[in-house]
Amino acid sequence: MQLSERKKKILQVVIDEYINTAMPVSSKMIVEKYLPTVSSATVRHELSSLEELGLLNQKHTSGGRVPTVTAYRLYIQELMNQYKLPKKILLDIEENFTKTNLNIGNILSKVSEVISNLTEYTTIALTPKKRQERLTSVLLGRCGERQALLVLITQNKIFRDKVIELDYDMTEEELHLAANFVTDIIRNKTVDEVQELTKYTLFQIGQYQMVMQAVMQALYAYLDTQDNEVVLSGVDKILQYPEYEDINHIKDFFAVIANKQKLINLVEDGEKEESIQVKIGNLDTDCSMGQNCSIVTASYSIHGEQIGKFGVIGPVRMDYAKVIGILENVGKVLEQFIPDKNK
Amino acid sequence: MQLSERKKKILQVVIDEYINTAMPVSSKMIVEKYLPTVSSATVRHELSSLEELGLLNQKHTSGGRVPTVTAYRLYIQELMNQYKLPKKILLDIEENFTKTNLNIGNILSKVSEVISNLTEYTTIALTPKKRQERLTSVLLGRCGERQALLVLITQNKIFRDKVIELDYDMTEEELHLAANFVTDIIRNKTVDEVQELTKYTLFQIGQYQMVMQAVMQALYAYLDTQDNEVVLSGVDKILQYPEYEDINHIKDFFAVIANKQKLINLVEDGEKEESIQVKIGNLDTDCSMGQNCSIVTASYSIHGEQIGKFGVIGPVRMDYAKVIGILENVGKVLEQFIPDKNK
DNA sequence: TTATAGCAGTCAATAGATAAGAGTGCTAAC
DNA sequence: GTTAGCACTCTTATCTATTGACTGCTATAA
Repeated sequence: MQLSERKKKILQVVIDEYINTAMPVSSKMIVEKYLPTVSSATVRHELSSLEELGLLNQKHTSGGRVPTVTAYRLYIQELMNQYKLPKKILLDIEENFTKTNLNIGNILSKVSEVISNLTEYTTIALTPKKRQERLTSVLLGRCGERQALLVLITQNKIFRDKVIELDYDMTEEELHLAANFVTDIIRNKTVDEVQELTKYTLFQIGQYQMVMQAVMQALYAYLDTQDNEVVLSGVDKILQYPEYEDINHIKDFFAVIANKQKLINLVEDGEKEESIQVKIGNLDTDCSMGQNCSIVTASYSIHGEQIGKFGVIGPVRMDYAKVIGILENVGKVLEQFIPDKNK
Repeated sequence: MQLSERKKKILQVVIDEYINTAMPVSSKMIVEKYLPTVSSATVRHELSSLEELGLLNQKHTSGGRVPTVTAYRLYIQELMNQYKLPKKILLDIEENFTKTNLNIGNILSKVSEVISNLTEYTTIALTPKKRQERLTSVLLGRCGERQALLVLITQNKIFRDKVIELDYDMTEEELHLAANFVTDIIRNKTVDEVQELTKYTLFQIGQYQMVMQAVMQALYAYLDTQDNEVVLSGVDKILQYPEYEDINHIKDFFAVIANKQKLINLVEDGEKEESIQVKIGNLDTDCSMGQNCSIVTASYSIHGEQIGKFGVIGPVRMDYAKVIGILENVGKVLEQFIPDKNK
């Protein structure tokens, strides 16, 4: 779609203005604030031709113009101004991370909190897919008669614990030896590799055979569960936007927020390669919240391994320039900050 | 305060009715639905004398009556009918727990989810105070250069993990020996006892001295942090109640919900001994949300150890009978369910 | 005394009417 | 291609009148 420079300028102004005010934009306002060299009638002509192109909408004849989804896409591709994150804020982010323990859960909640506070939108954080995790070791501890606690440690410092039932009552020392045995097998492998390996290999493990089986079973069972961890930050942020003065919109929004699976779908959805991805409106056909919302997702990877996925949810007229800018910058800070796993 | 039987009956009817409908209760409605033997004028007399006693309120002359906070207190003490939890639901709860891993985080989120779904109110869950836990053993696993994962196992089979920083890079075998050493010291002791013990004892530990120090330090540091875990369930539940049709009330509510510290204060607050505690209105003087809310908290303990604290938040006219009944029953199921630590 | 019937008074909620205001589209002229 | 001017549309706010739901009071009956 080729637009004259003036049309582009006007479209940009309409979108910027609408993002700021949430009010339909009138020709008069455009002239007064941004294009004092032409008359409002001229702008009106341009506006109506932008409307014919499917880039603007009018709710009613006497209302101003509102951008369409197509217009937002164009805006993101080529119209919007780049958002400059103040140096001071970058430093704040780094400091914020410095104080945090590098446990994956902490990272997720800290990062999503930072993103939510900077963007002023609700933010979702998702743990990475388990199958991509590379395992480091296994711990086993006795915690009752014929019961043991199984802890998996991965290279990204993600920990999982699970109580497993044992075929006979093992001492702590036996459990420790069993854990060592399993650790030797799984170390530095991805889950898929372990699964592949154990499928075709018969282990000569004598006395630990049963434990090994129990551990492996627990491992598989754990991997099969789809229990992604979901962290939410700034759930109240959405309420400051005038689109959410309507209680039904609020209800729709929180119906999604309270539903873990829906949240996961929202962020996990488009499995494209880009690290930052924008979905505008129509997120979810079976709930009306999707109609009024956009989501910008960022997938942060360090040394080739995904450490989490983040989604910023806001009204369709959200400040895309700002959100994208912040997501990019937080990603960079994070990458600098997390040390190389191989050392 | 001595009330005639009829006054009690009328007060109970007003409160029951108001809890159900959220609408001011009129004399006519009382007569038609509950007291067909007397006339509405008689009931009006009774109502106005209950009002003089400070148990009822009128918003305007031509509106019906609404209970005061004092009335709710009286209602809870002696007027309300006991809530009968259907057998089927009890079985559902048990089944729900059966499928759950006994990790503390899982317990918290599962229980608060169950409570929220049964009560239809938003529920907060708080991790127990760490100092009350009785410890069983410690596991240590290497998870990076000079970093180890510390897992504490308590007698209630509640697990906690934490990454600790080490003074020098230890092998897994060294960590294991260190863990054994620490386990010997802490086994069967409460946290306070451990602290007391290590304060006055000089350990002859040779090569593990440094590790021991690191682990103990990490243990103390961890115990000293006030990072209660907070789990929320059913945040959207509040939206179904007509008191929350006003957007400002919604905003107030979610301002609290989004603030971890405020949530903790809300549930942790009254440190009385009772296992179930009711606070009606005026929860928090510095936010208006408190004016419109009540909270019922339950502190669940098993074998003398607190496993968590739960708070059900709802409008002041919440269904106290139901909420209290559910909290009691869930507590019982939980107690039956978690096995005796001493076996 | 205690309960009741009847009536006047109060207040909120609703609907309809009117006016004001913000914007557009169109047309004729520059 | 641009502009001024004007008629038209549609929303929003404000006011008024009406309805309806209660209560409080009083006189009367049991």
